[in-house]
Amino acid sequence: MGSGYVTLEQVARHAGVSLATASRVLNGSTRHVGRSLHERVTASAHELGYLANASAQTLARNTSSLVGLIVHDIADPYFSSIASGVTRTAEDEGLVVVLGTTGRTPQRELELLATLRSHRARAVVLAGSRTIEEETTRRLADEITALGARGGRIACVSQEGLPADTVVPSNRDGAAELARHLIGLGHRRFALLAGPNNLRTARDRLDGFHSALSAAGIELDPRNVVHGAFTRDGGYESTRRLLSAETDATCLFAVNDVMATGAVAALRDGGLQVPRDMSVAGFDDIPTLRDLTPGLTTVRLPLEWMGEEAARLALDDDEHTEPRTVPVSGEVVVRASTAPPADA
Amino acid sequence: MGSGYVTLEQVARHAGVSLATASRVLNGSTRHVGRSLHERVTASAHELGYLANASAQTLARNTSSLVGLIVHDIADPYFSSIASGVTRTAEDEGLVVVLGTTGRTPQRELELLATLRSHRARAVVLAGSRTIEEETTRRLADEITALGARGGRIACVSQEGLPADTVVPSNRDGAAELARHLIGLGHRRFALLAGPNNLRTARDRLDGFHSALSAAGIELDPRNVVHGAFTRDGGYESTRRLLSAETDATCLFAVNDVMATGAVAALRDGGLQVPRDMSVAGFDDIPTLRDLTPGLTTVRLPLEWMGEEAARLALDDDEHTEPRTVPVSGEVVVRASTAPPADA
DNA sequence: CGAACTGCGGAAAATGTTTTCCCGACCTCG
DNA sequence: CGAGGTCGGGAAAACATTTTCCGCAGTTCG
Repeated sequence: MGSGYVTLEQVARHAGVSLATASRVLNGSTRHVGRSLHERVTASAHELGYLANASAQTLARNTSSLVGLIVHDIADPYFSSIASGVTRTAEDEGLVVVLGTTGRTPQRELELLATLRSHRARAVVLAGSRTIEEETTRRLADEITALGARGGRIACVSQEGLPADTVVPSNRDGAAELARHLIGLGHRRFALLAGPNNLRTARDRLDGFHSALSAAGIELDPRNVVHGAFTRDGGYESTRRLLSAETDATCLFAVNDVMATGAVAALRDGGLQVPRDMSVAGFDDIPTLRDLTPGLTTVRLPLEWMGEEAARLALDDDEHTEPRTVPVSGEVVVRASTAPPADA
Repeated sequence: MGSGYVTLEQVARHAGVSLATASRVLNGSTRHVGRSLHERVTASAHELGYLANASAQTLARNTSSLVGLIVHDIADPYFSSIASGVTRTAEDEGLVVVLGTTGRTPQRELELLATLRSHRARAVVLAGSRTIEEETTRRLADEITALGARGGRIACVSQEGLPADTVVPSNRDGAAELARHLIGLGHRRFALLAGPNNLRTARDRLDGFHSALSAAGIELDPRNVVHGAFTRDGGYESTRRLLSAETDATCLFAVNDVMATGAVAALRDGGLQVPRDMSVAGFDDIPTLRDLTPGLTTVRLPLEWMGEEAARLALDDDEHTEPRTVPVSGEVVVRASTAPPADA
């Protein structure tokens, strides 16, 4: 049947009760309704096939059941892992996730935030990694406070510095520890696939790696640091450039796993063997990439858990004046893509 | 300042015009508003920081800007590729995607559909693959007609048989063509990772493969057909079982790439080399898995495009009495994971 | 036995928009 | 100059709920 619109009023009339009573029965309320009326209402609702109008409820209650999730690219396994965690917590709470993708443009991120605000989203998880530009960060902070002025709460993954709760992976320390491991293997000449110049996550990992090198008294040849897109193809492309510049590096660190994947492909296409001719390491430990051959040495982040936790932060409505921070430590995972250098 | 709620009424009062005029200026309308008032309203709106309340608009217009997307598991690259396509079209149209995950339970799928209906979603893309059970299919069909009775349109990816537009990959033909290629390599004894018994996609691929074998006069040893989860670990597990049963197969077909990935890992852990000791083929050509070694022979589906197309079908509001079907052909991609059998 | 309280039901206001009427002003054409 | 038309503006109804307030009955307590 389902001929269209069954409203609460029709249900109330059919059951011979008032709108108020029907509302109290069918959607939660603090108040009790007598047994007989209660049954009459549920029976009518079922018979007519009543389904509450979510917009009307949102309007009347002035709070929705929507949780926003903003990522750069949902096809990127890094983000889809986080998304998986976010949806899990949200759905466990009976909420619905609205997904926005930025395509890595800060402008789009602001638009999405405004859209979510206009939908009265109860919470938002911002998983896109921030750029280092002042201007956009400032406008983002404005949007966030605007959203906070309504009931909406927001949580970020991976970027401190915004006025919001944040799940912060140890990009710096993880990369440093990875670097120490690689140094321990005997490597002294490193190449770095640094990703985009303005991405904070990329910068932090780079910094961490770099500082560990410095601490060990290792110089980094600037020609061995190459910037490019934060994607598989970006990694491939950057590695090609390294090779055509005849790099002297024995070990290559890509700031994330997907770039490292591209790097391995480029090395292979260039006739080099991993790890015999070049060791390769990444960051993230993307589940889908764990079956690569050789297995990628990387820094494991619990991505799904980070998504879950961010959603929890955003949903939990405790009072807290200061933005909270949940640190997440990365664990170095050693696999076959790294080995002592040939000349060691 | 964004101290909270700025309503259209406040804007109207601030600009000294009626609610109607303010509405016509700020949100589209067929009617024109005089130049001076127009400017006054936009100025006031900007000054006060007005942002329309989406629920109120949905309620008044009786149509929302939401597009539903239902998948089994957003962390699965198959679904995240499709999701990427869906979000792209939706966002191009200025719409917002709400994402629901079923965890592969049909019951949850129905719940999500009801939720989306209650939100007056303008369109829904159903990407989860259907089971073969009559009962759930029937109830799903009911939900779909209920949604259609409102303005909502729905489109499916991959499963014909529901009263909705569908993007249909050639699971059967693709698998058959793949089988013919493998037979051409000289294989005669095949093992099949069949996935879950009740999943239509899995069944169709299996059927296609099987029919090509039959056509070539090849018998399939039932002990070489093993069922398991539609996941990487399912593939791993199933392959272990094959190996411990001392399969005589020379070529293994997994009904999707993620299972094939698990299979390759299990073979390697079992001391077998791919393709020397066993050829392996999959289905889908998941982008993230293209860098596997050896490269996986598979059937390529344009997953992102399929998502885009499904969203287009669901959004396009032409009249059409019959459900439409968009066939998508898969292309066999030969890579290094398959080779002639050792005894050929 | 009356006053205060409690439990349950309904009327109606409130939520923030869109949209349908209606009305007045101006314009055009016969 | 008047009839008919268009154009721009506003009042108010509609949209589907929730929630506040009011009142009635029955109960309890002093």
